[in-house]
Amino acid sequence: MELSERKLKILLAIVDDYIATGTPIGSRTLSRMWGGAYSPATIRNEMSDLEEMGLLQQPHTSAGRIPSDLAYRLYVDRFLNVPRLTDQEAQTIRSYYRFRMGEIEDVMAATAHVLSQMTDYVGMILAPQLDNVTVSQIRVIPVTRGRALAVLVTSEGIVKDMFFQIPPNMDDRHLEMMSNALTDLMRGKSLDEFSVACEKLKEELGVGAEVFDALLGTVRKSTAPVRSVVFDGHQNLFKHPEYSNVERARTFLATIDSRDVFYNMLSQTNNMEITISIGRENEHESLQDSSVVTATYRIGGHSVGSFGVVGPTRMDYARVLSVMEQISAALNEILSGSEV
Amino acid sequence: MELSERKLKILLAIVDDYIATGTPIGSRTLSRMWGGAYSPATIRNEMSDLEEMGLLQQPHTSAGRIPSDLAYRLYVDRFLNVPRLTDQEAQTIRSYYRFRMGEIEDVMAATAHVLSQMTDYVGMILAPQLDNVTVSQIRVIPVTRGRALAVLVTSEGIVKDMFFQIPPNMDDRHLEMMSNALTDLMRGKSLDEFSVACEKLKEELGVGAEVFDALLGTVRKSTAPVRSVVFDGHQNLFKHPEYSNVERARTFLATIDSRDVFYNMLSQTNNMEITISIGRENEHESLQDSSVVTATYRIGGHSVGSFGVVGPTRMDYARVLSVMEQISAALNEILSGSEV
DNA sequence: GTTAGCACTCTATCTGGTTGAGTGCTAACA
DNA sequence: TGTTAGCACTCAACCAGATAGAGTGCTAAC
Repeated sequence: MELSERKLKILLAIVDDYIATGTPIGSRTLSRMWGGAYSPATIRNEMSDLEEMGLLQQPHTSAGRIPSDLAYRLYVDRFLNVPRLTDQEAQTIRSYYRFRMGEIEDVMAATAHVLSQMTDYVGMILAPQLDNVTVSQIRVIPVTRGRALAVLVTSEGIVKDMFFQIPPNMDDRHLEMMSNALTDLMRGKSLDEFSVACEKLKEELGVGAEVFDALLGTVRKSTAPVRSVVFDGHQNLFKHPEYSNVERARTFLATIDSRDVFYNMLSQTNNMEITISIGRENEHESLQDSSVVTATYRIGGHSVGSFGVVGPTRMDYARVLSVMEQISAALNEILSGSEV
Repeated sequence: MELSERKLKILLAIVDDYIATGTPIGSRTLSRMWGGAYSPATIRNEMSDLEEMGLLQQPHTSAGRIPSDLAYRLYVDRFLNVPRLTDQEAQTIRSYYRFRMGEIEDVMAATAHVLSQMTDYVGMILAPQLDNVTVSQIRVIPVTRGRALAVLVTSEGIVKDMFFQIPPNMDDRHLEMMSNALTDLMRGKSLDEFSVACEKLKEELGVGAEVFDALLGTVRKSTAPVRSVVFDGHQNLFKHPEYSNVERARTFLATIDSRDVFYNMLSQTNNMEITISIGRENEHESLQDSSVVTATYRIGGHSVGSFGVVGPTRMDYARVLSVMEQISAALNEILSGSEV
């Protein structure tokens, strides 16, 4: 069936209204909204068509219509205009970052918080991942007999500490040499090349083969995907009638707390600027009546992690995208401040 | 009024029953429970006295009685016996820690998770604090022109990284000297003495006064209280009728998300083994119908942080304390494994 | 193609009645 | 004096029936 101009007008009006009010919209309401330009009966006919096309749904026979996932998808893909935030709101966002932001944990907490505060949905952010980064420094520090600390600094300014075993009789100067040689070899390179560098140095230096193995082992372990996800705004759930049903709120919170689901979603978006996943488009069952919007953030030009919000499919997508755009800017700026 | 043996028996029966079932207990129920040893009327008289003493409350005229905060306090202080967990349950707790626990964040997440899983309340843990620790190593690593990384290792095995400014023309060997001299001076000492050490070295070495200042500044900032608190088990709220009221659930979640409240509670318990705060004993208004149980955890003998659960005043205190005892043991063991 | 009219559907809300658990009080009892 | 039986009363929870309101689909007329 053709999606005529009028059908589209009706559909978009329903989407807008439903996003704003959360109640199903009937033909009379629409007719009045346009000052009677079309009669309720006409609108009913069109609505009926739209329902057949899978764009509208009826919660029950005598309720108005609500948009389907497909309608939101159409709306988001083709008719969403994302307004710029007012200067004042942009300012508000910045103000959330005005406190000590020395550590990535602080930045993550602030981001999740401002996301939830500005959107009234649940905000979340994934910790920066260590794949895809380049090395700036590798330093090995003897700590006690038989134990050393490796400090890895990436060119993005991310620091990673890793303890590992060394032979008890290891000479401190050897560790010093290792540090220098490794840093020379690896500077500007990806971590993927770490094992090659280790092999090479094993031969060249002719000492401490087992130290390189231990170091390689700990680096491998520590640069495995970082599964840390921070959430904020759990209480926002209750601002939306969708979750006022206790059982639904409970499953939703359980999904958040299990973290796996969102870790997967957030880590899969690494190459896309913005992803919107609506209702049944979500793989995970307990999210099939929610929408998830995610975006990546960068440190020093590299996309290293992502953040986003999750809320009902009846989400104010325009608002969410505006806010996320602004937060993305603030975030990239703050994180690149610590660039090395 | 005297708290006779029989009154006490009735009170404790009500506390136990209410904790188990969550419904008010009436005189008939109690009378039947004891096979009619006392008639309902007698029990009613006693209950009336207990109510006058502030130990019982009535939700409404024709409901049974429920314990007051004061009753829980009495119960917890004088009549609580904390059963040991079964070996199987102890084993279950350990199993939560079987995965990669390389970083403190992992340990925190696992602890919050097991707390909530084993108790059905909300679990939480505060990150280790850096006051009260002793220094094992301080290392300064040049990163780029004008920028260096200080790595602080405590004798408990906590590592802290801090970037700071150095003069662009700073010689790497000077940084090396600084590292060695600082480590020599500070090893085994508390961080409080760091500024003294800096002053001393400033004079002795005769170079880099401004570097010491910058270093001191960043250390001060980085060792400020760590406000990171991890929560788990939000969905457990709904397992308890106390929070099935949406408004109460919302305020509760809001309190959790603001973090401040719990940061304060968790950081104030640093010297006490276990703290139990019941209902109106809680300073914060939104917790006045909840209870908070916290305990400290240690790394290498020092009490560095705390963890706990929060739930309704009608909390299974015995269960919570059993679980926390076991988790405490597991936690101390795991964290001291990384001791230097 | 559009509209008016009409019978119908479904939810939400209000009402009143019933049930069950529990209380406080009084008077009788040991 | 402490304990108990009896009784009138209270309150929340539940159920059933009535009503109002919003909205629909269908048909026939414009």
